[in-house]
Amino acid sequence: MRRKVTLKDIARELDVSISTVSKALKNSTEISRDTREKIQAFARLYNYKPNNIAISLKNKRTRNIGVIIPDIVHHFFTTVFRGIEKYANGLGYNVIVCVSDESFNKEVINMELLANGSIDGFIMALSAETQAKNDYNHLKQVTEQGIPLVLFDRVTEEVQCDRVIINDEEAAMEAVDFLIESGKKKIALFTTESYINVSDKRARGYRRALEKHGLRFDESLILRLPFQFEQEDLTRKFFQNKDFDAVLSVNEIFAIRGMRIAQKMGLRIPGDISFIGFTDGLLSRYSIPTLSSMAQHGEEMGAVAARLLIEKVENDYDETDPDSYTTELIKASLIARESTGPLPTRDQ
Amino acid sequence: MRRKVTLKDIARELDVSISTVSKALKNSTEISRDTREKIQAFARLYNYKPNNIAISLKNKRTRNIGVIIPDIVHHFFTTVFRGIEKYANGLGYNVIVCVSDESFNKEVINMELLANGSIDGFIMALSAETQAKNDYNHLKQVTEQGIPLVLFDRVTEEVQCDRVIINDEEAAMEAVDFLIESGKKKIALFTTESYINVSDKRARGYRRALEKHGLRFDESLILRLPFQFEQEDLTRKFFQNKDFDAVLSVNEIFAIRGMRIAQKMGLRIPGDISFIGFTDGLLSRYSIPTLSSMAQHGEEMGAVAARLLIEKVENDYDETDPDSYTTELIKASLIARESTGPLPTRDQ
DNA sequence: AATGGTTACGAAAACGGTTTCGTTAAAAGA
DNA sequence: TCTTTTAACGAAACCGTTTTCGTAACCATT
Repeated sequence: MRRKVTLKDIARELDVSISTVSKALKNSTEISRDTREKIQAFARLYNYKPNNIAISLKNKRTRNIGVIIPDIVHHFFTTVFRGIEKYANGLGYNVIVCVSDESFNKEVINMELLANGSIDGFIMALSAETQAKNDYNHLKQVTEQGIPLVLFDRVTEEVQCDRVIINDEEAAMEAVDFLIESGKKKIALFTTESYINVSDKRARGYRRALEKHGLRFDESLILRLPFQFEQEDLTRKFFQNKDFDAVLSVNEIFAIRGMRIAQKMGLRIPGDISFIGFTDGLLSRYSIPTLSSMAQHGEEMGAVAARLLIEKVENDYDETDPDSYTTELIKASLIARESTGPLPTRDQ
Repeated sequence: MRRKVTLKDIARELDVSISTVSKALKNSTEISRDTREKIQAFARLYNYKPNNIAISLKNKRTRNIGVIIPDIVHHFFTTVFRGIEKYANGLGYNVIVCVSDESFNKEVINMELLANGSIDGFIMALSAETQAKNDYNHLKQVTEQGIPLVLFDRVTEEVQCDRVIINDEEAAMEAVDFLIESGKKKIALFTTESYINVSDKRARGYRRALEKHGLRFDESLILRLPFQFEQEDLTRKFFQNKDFDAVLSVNEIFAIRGMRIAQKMGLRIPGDISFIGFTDGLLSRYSIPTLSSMAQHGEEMGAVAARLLIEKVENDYDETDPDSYTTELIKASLIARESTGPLPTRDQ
């Protein structure tokens, strides 16, 4: 094993001091051209590369960003992550990922671990459990230490930090508008069983859109589904007992599952029933029929989050001043596909 | 901003030396019970947490693992990543992810960056470009420095390291066997246009299975498709001009796209034509009909890779001895769904 | 009284860099 | 010739830990 060569090694070999080597490698004019060239040549020859850890310790800057997300096997988070990684990497930052698995404890543990010098800042989406507990002390601890934090998608107002969110409520309204304009009258909502911030906002948008159009909001047209396990019976019963001609789903999976069951029951999409989902992922693009969807532009979201974070990492700001923090809004956009009616143009 | 408290701070406040504080916090009996308790109480009060970077510098161990994958928005890599992250996190390791984007240069740059002290070892899947170039000097450089490396899925024999692979050839054979046993006679292969190690292995398995059953291998029944852009015409023409009653696809996407086009052309699945894909992802589970698939058990793969890596990181081994390295084989397993015929039991 | 053994702590080196502040010797100015 | 500048380099502090090696004070032996 050829061990890594250090400044000390070079200094010893060339019989100069460590400081001279350091300066020479940074092309300091303080060192004579002769010595500089000799040292640089030697360093190149032995493939000298400065030790990141030592530099981090000295500079108190790691060029690492901590990303904490509830789940990596989830198309939306994955696209956001790609946005973060691309942007950050472009500026020489690396990304450390921790998966909270929707668990409050894991979130806390991972944050505390990383906060002790491993990263320069955090980008995260809150776990479901954290949102349910409504406990943000771990976030506050971090921000109080002066570590910048950017929340995206699943956010809270309780912590002083930057935020990147989607116009969920308006997007849901837009989706319902679209359904109504295409002639649908009774629109159901598929949402999550457990409380999630964004589901809630989308549900509010759903309700507001109905009211705007003078349609009755009917609590019984809301189907609450569990995340992990398919519950076909639940959905099937809903289809059998309720009367509706369109579905807005707060995510992609519920919509796809719904379409499948509807088709099995002989319903035609979009003839008998239309579907619109949130989170425009692979499934929406490849389902049969293809699923109309509110695209959340995850990659853009990630890039914006990374930009906000690095901005804070690299510049001083007044932590106590609320004006130091911004909330950027990403606008979801409707991608109309087969599940809501004939397409004017060919499938995107 | 309440700055982080250091050993030095505590030492100054309590009027003892730094060494005493350090020892007291590790409960060393060298320090009197009195002093120990006083120091520990003080540390707890001020929420002292040791600085990870300083410890890394001292110990020459970061407890960070570098993961380099071609693409994060790809279900298979994502599941592998989850396996890695879970296992590693359980042992107190963090994971730094870099995405090579199938680019040789990015792979090299990211590796070199991380290799300078940021990580204790690498887990990676080679980029397409790297495999095409067949240039593995960046990997060799890393292993020669004594940094352990584990390759998974997209691997090479050119580098001394651990490997985790899938029995691609056998899996493809098994899939073809299954198709033949279900009565199919003329089986087409959908594969990638560009050279990818695993596509190649699967194609070999396809061919061997045909020969084993005494069926003619027909080069013209192989459809080579580009990755990024949908080329409906290409597939459509293939369906029109060729005669076949089953398709084995080296990935999920090609199979799904194929099913879609087949259905549009009025073909019935699996009546007229059966489909089996590789990479059992979301699409396979949710397509209509659901797609039979060779599951690659990504999460297990990730866990095994992490286990191999951490084993090497934490223990000495003889780098020059080929026997130090192992190749673990993950067996793909067939998940039969609707696209290959009626299911004996209900959909998993 | 001289020796040995504990106990409880501190000094200092080390990890691998960066940076400030000397210091020396030669060149330049008076 | 004496003083001042400047060029070229080194010593040492520092980042925050860990760990080895002293060492002072005290007690117990003989």
